Amino acid sequence: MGRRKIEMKMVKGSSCRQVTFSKRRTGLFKKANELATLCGAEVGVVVFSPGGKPFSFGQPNVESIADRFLNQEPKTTTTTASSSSSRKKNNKTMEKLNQQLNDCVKQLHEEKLRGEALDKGIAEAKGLFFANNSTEELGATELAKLKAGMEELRERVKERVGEMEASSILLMLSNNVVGPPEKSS
Amino acid sequence: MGRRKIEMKMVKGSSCRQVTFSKRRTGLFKKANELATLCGAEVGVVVFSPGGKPFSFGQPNVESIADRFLNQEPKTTTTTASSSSSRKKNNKTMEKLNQQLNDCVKQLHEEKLRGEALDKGIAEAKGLFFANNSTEELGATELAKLKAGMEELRERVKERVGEMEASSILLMLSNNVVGPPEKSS
DNA sequence: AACTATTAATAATC
DNA sequence: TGATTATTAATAGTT
Repeated sequence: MGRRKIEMKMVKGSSCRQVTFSKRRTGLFKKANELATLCGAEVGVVVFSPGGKPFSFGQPNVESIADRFLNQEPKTTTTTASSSSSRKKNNKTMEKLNQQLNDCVKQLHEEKLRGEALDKGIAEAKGLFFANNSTEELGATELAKLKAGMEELRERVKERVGEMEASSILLMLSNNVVGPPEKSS
Repeated sequence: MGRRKIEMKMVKGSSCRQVTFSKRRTGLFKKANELATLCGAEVGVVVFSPGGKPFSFGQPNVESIADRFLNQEPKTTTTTASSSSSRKKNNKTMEKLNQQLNDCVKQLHEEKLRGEALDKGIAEAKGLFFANNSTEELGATELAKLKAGMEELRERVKERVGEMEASSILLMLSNNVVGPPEKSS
């Protein structure tokens, strides 16, 4: 959500990285606060900067959250029917497993969506490319258009570099080749 | 950032609140992950739902972050997993959960590999395509080669229709255009 | 540090 | 319940 889409890789340049860190840390804490406020949840966030400096946000306070999480003592019984004292730890483990499973399923779904998007883009590009079945009939005019198209293409795509570019490339290439019909042969 | 601006007050209606909690918890964890990735920071987030259910995100893991924050010192503790004999039913459930988790992790890994392969192919194709910086110098000879290349391309690719085609297309196209250097203008 | 052009998150809706 | 869409909010690059 900025002037450009950025890759999810370590930001190069410690200066830029520091700026990004500050901005995003602020944003993260704001989100945490909103979650706590809107939903009445207890939220704790701890961040260590690349330099090792600690930052924290907590509702009501980080220590209690962290402590509660680490000690894993269920003080508020939830919808679990009955529990003996020796099973609390077990239940906790199961909760964690469930949580991990949920997270994994969610991630898997997202990955599948991403893969499908890539497939779709590629398929679309292929379709456009091969929709032009008149390769054999390409005359000098069409070739000239293709040349111009490639030049324009390079300029345009230099600006934005994203995952879907391959399809854009083929799309534009196709458009330029098929393009406005002119007489050939 | 939705259809409307919302007040920063506790959401009324436990149902709506639950939905908001889920969505925003997901969003918060995503932001935390991005901060960690982009800035190389260590981030730990713990959320207790209004119902008391714990959720957590950690890079590299919540425990170490929380522990480090509380103790303000690096500390390595070994967790002992002990088992008593009166938990067979629970164990079975846990086994199932574990199995599901393993399957999911495996699938996720495969999906990620697939996505990465697609990314790689597209990136490679882009690189090859734009490595040809001499578009402006394309002469009649090169254009003829391009034409021939496209024809050959169509023939070849008609046989094999796979995911990696887009990159092949661009690769071959690039090769045919750049090809063996001949004199031009 | 403040400012936009854009992207990303998400409230309401389907 | 999960997917989609219209809008708002976060923020990347700029000044």
